[in-house]
Amino acid sequence: MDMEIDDDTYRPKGREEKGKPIMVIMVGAPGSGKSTFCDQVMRLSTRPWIRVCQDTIGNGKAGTKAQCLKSAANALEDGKSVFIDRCNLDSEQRKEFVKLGRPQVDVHAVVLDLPAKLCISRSVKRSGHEGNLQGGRAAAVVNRMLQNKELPKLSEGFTRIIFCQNESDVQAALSTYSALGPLDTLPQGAFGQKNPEAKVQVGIMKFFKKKEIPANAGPATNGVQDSASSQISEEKDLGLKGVVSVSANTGKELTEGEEPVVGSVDSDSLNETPTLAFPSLSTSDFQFNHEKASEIIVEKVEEFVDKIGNARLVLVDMTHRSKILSLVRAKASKKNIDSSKFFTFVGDITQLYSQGGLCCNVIANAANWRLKPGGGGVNAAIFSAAGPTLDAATKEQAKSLRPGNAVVVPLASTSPLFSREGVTHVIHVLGPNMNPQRPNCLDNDYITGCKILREAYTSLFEGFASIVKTQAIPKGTYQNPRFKQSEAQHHLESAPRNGDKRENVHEYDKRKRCKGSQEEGQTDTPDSSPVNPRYGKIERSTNKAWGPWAQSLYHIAMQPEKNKDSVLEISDDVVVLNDLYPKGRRHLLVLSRHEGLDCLADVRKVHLQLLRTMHAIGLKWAEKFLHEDASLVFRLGYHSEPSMRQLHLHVVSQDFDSKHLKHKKHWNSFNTAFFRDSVDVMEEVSSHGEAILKDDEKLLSMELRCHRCRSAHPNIPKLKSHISKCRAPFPANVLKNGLVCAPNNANNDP
DNA sequence: GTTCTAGAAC
DNA sequence: GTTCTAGAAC
Repeated sequence: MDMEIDDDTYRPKGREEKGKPIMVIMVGAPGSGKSTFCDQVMRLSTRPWIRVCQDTIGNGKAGTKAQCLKSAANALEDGKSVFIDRCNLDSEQRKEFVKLGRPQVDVHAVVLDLPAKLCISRSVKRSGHEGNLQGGRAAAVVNRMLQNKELPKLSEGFTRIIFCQNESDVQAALSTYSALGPLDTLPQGAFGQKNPEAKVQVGIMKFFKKKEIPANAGPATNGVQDSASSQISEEKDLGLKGVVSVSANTGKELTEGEEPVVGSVDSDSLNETPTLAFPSLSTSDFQFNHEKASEIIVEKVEEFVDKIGNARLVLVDMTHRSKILSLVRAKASKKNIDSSKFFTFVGDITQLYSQGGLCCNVIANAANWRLKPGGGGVNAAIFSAAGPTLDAATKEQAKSLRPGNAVVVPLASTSPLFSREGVTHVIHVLGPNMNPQRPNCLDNDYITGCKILREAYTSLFEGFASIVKTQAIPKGTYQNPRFKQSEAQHHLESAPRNGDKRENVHEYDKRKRCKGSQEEGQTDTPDSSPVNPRYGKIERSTNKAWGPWAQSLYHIAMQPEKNKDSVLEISDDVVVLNDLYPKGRRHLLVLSRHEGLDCLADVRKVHLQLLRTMHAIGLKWAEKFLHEDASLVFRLGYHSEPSMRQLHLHVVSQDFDSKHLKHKKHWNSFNTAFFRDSVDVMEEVSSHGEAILKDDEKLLSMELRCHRCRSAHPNIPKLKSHISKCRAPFPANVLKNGLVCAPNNANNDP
């Protein structure tokens, strides 16, 4: 208002006390270096600048666009030049600022159009950044912003636009603005845009291993662009190329090469889009023909890409020169495979997120048949990056792997791959081998080789699909393992679905195992025969966590021949053994051998026959014991929520005369509704398809009552003292549920 | 003082 | 699942 009016057209240049203010609208993602740019200019420039920063304008709270507009207007009125330090990535965001400046003020745009990866890595690393955009969210936010990025045009009202796509561009722009004296103006027009029409840049996500290069390296429009790539990925205008470092203190982050780092990224849930990153199988050390392998990869991807919902498959290779990547890209492109669901990526599979900004919850490992760390290539890298817990977790799942098979291994939350990269599962896969120096060489038999390679990808993708499926359980019944997870929970999440094929594998192994046990178990050593690859698991309804101590029954069920001392009977379906800590004079367990059937909650109608078998075998043993001691009374049933993994039927004598019965919980687990009588369970499963569970914690802490006369007792010793004498008849409901007694001991005690 | 329980650790 | 143990209950 107090400025001279209307005279600037004929005001002689240089006579002015005050120059004409400039408004520079910074355009760039978080981490692109906007604030640094402004600060540098303001430090060096003799012109009065104000930086209007949305990150800081709210004084701790999130700033608003309105605050920025007001602050900018005030500064301009004072004759100051203004930096609008916010992302301003689309014209809608810029419009009002442009309007604020024009026509009195020159409105410039400085576009920091830097590689997404660089922005992400800075945003993630930045601690205490003013915008508070830290950690894992940063990548998602930056990606989302860049996906909708709209580069500024002169037609929006800018008098000058400068595009910076690399270090030297930024340096040049910095010097230009830093050198601006109060009276200077800059030429109008758009500068520095390498390819104004570029709507689609390199399509395939690429990522080069981080390299340090001199800060003054030339512009990196080296354009090693892949012709096939843009057809495959349809990422939006990520005009992101080049070597970049904006400020001296970030100069170490220089990265070389073209960098369309993250392309088809889901809009607002990047971190939660299930993604499998997998290396090309067998084409490296196993010397499988690349042409044939790429054919199979694309064929299998095409087959699975529709079966995995919104999940993504990403073929990863260390080098962009990889022949397999370009073969696959070309073939995928021909087949019009949905590029948002399948693409290739150049990078280190153990650092996809931290170095490449690509979130993958599952990575595949080209494993060796022994499932051992070491060797070389991907296997060594993954085991090394995952830390020792992967080896341990792998051992728990399988001891070896046959070509064509895969095994899903949940990662411990302590593994760096989990905490740093967000990987929840590693799927070990073994492909066919054509290298005479390696085991199981197929000697150029590509008929078998292709078959096995197809099987390997099928196993891998099925394993991934099973994880996707399990992790898609609605909220409330399941916690996303990325955010909250115990190591034990992983066990369950890894349970893959039954596939027809897998079922066969499982059946085969099962027969073999049983045969082995009948023949004194000499056949089934871990290294001489393939271990059941854990694919026969059923989909379960519970997500109970099983600690390491809860696995012993499971191990016995899987390999009863190794536990001969404790095992009384082995059949195809069950193992019978004495409870290690019997709660009565007789207490045995009829253990199901059905893999994946961990507890009563997992039981469905298909298991009815198994339940009947278990009951019959339990009865048989109870009767045997009754022959030895006719005073015994047995009850057969299941715990609603067992502590030990693997479905087991308790056959327990009702004297409860045992030093191992020590706690309230012990008593109540056999003498409240928590104990589900076998006959009831079979009835419920038969009529409702599942058993009724009474797994309320309260049941286990209920007052102690005699199971016969229902009298209450203050503590375990008193209760035990009572039950040793009580001869009251059993309550009707217990009797009805089928207590097993000797004929002369029916219902009542003699 | 002893007995018993409940929760943590394994 | 058990073992261990602090501390509550008696």
